[in-house]
Amino acid sequence: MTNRAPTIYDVARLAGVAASTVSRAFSRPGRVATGTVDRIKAAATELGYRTNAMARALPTGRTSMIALIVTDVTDPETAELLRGAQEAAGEAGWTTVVADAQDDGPSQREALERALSSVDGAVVAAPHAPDEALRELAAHRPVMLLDRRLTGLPSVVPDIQDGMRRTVAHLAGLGHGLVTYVAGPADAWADGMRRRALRQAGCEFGVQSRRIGPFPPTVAGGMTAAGELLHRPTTAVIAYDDLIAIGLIRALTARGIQVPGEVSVVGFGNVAAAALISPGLTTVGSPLREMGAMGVRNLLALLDDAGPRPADQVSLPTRLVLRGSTAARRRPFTAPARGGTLIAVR
Amino acid sequence: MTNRAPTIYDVARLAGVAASTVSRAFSRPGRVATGTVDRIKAAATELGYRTNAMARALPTGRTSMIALIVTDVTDPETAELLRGAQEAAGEAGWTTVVADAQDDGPSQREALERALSSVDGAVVAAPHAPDEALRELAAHRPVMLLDRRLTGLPSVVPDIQDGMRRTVAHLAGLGHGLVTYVAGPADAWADGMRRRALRQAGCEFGVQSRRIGPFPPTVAGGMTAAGELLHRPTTAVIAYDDLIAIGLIRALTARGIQVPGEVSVVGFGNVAAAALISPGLTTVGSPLREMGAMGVRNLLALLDDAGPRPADQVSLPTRLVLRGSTAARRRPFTAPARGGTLIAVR
DNA sequence: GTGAAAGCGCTAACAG
DNA sequence: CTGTTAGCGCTTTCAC
Repeated sequence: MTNRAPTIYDVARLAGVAASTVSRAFSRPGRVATGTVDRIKAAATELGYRTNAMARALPTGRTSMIALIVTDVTDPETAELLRGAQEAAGEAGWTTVVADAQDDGPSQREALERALSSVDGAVVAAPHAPDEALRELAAHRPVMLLDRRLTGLPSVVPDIQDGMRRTVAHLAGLGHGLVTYVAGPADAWADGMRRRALRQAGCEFGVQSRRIGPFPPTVAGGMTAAGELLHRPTTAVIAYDDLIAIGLIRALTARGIQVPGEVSVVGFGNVAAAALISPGLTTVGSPLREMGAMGVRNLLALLDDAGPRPADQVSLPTRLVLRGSTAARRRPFTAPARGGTLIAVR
Repeated sequence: MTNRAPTIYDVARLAGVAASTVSRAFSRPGRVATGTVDRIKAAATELGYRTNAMARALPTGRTSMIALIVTDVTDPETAELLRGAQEAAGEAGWTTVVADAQDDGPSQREALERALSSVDGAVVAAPHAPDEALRELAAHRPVMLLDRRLTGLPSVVPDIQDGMRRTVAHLAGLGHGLVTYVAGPADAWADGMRRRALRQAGCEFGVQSRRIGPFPPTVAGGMTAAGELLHRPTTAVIAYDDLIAIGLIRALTARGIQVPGEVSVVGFGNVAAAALISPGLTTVGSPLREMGAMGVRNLLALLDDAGPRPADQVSLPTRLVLRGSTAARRRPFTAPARGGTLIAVR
């Protein structure tokens, strides 16, 4: 379309210096006299010079790109993580390559490898990818896990334990002595965490629990779960995530079972839809955006050999968001007792 | 972490050929004897050779990456477009760089330029970016517009006209003679299209319309709109998009106004949430995924100088998805008359 | 059909 | 502080 793009040589000629000086002026301005830098920048803007990322990548081996590897761009939690990650990357001057690793078909697999091959590091939000795949990834370049822990790899996760503890306290306060946990994918780290945390909190607050599932972490999954729940009903259920919770509420309501009148439902994630359905979904909110951003920031810190080592395992606070889907056990409906430290609705 | 990655020279040595032959074997296998190709491929896999995208990009000037420029990754319509685009790109062997051009701050602007600088073309989903910005983009590299038309640039859009026509027919059939259009961003191409299509369809079916707005295309925007709607109520409203429609329903319902009992609401987009709220949202569904995919495919066709020119302006069919938010004018509530060609619920 | 050689635009020693 | 000189890994004429 346009002519050849200007190179450092063009800038050098115009500024009356050597190409290497132009290079330095851009990559490590400290090493060049300020006057020279000014002259070079002036020449550069006059020519409309833009540094060629590919050409720079060749000798340095660094691309200033990071991959954002996700298993489903359309998942609302993933979308929020992505947003946070992208913002943080942009601010730091890095470009993000998004690779959707959803189906594990050969073409997708290739796409992933290709994307990965030109990237300095990767932030990975793959809730139920096999550990092996992640380790394999991390063998070749720095990797930061989001919403999942794996020994040996750095990660950013929400404080599930605390969120679950508040949830159980909330439910116990409403008189529920037995809750069903509707499990998500069995291979998801977060699922294991929730189970463990529930057992623990149940112990602390004298709440029994049982479990059904696993179910896919989707609205459809939740609707399926509802059927199973009806075999052994409880007055309260905690779902693996908001989507399952929403599906549960839909299916339950469709069968004439009242939420929260007959059963209280709690989700995890606090995605936008949780506030839109009726009743509103009580849920353990994760700071998704912040998790994405922190993941990127820590990855970049990892890539910066000069800077300080970032924290290896970071855990971000969650909050219990109270909405209409939880209420006291048995009818008649009673307004939920809202705990002091809990943050109500949004 | 690992040793130096193998290069074509390593492969060449092992295969007993020149590096240039290895290069050819990968980039234009037709030009090399099949036996040689086999030998080279074997050597390559033995060494674990992977072609270095950056090194290839330097002499060719092509990166095999396309940018997906969006104004909001967390917007559900955008997410679906992205998903489709990514799938199509992956299948075709291309890598996608996602650039979020949301706020127009300097750092974001830089991030965009950086992302753009190493890309062969761009698919743009920026509903209300200024025309100028898009033209500027397109001046430097091939660009494909999604969900928006601009003369001179190729695009993929939904058939708004037809969708609106069906909507108005539906509403007219339910006895609504006057509808309010709740406008989205004034600078959005889609907004203008909807207004025009509404006027036209209104004419055809004898339905009057008026307009309020503009409002931001969000749930909050819809809630604001509800306030304004109440000043001059109508029994039917068509919203710029699903998010506004959802906000409307929320706010209306909160004020004790029944949807669809007192007012019917129609959205545009058919995002997942449209099926989750109650009542379900009647909406003009766009094939978002397919639009994203088609945008990428056409862009790639554009980039392929050899292949045939792709269609310049493509328009994809929409469908009217009937759910609970529309009903006959006046109470008592009557089940909506479902038209033959219309596709019901999903 | 294959090899030799000259870059693509930038960075990184190494001198000065 | 700045210029000179090699490459980074791959593609691409141009000969053979």
